[in-house]
Amino acid sequence: MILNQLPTNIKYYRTRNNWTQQQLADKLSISRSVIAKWENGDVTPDLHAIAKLSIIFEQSIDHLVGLDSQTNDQLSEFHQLYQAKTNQSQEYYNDLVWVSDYITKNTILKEQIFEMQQLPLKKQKAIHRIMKGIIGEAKHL
Amino acid sequence: MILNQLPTNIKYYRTRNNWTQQQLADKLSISRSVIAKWENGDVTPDLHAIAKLSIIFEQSIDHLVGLDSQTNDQLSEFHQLYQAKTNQSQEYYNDLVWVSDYITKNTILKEQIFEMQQLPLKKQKAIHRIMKGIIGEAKHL
DNA sequence: ACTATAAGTTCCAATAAAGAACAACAAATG
DNA sequence: CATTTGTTGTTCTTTATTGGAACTTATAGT
Repeated sequence: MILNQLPTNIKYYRTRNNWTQQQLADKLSISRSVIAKWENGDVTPDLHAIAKLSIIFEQSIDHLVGLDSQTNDQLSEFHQLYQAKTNQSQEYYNDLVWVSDYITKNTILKEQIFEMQQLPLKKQKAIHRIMKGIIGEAKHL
Repeated sequence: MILNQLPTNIKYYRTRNNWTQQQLADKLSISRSVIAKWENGDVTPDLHAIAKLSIIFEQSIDHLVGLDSQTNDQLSEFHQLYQAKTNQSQEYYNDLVWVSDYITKNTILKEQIFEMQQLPLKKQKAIHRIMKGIIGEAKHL
């Protein structure tokens, strides 16, 4: 795995914005010498720093570290599978939105789910079955 | 800057592939306890590890850390709602994230909540009370 | 050549992560 | 049930890596 594109990119996007190391350091609230070490590959920035750089430079993290085309090549081989998983992921976040919406309005339910989560799996499933029955009943009341 | 999506995602994609922590650790050639600490947010994986995860999970780094536009778009709605509803901060936010996560992984529960959502408020509250009783019982079984 | 600005380097303190060993927990087995 | 297995969480120690300050070097403008 080669990540040596990152130092180059940091320097590239910094100079592209006509910023000195000091100016970039100020934006990140760190010392200038660290920037120098990043750009020379002496030190690898941690995830938080990289995320900030991604936002400041308006470039994806994958592009900054030079893994986007590489990963795309690797992923193309598994395109079908990848596609399926992406859809699943999409569904996941759709769920997240409406479930969050509902839960936000139901503090009690949130607490109950919290407690439920801490129960053994067996008990959780039992509760699910019971709930199914209860909700089924409630629908026809 | 919120990067607390990473631990959740690591665990999510690992379990999604039906891998144990040990199996994932083997793929990365590291010790298992590190995986546990990543998933619990005790430790942040360095860039090389994240890049490997990105390839293994076939997900962009930006997505894994929860900083891609897709994730942000989906979550912004949720975030606005959260901002509007409460001024308690991080803790509540985290609650919603993991509760959503939990529900999404439990298809049965998700469907039940979906149905519950469509019931009259009165019936919903009744169900909540019943659930409270059931969960309380289950805890002391 | 001199000065000022910017960038590279060295050293050290502080921080963070990795691994091993142990503990906790639920699931499976008999 | 009791026991064993499999999986995950936690603690402790060692190791390594990073970040910052200060110093050195290089470059540009006068």
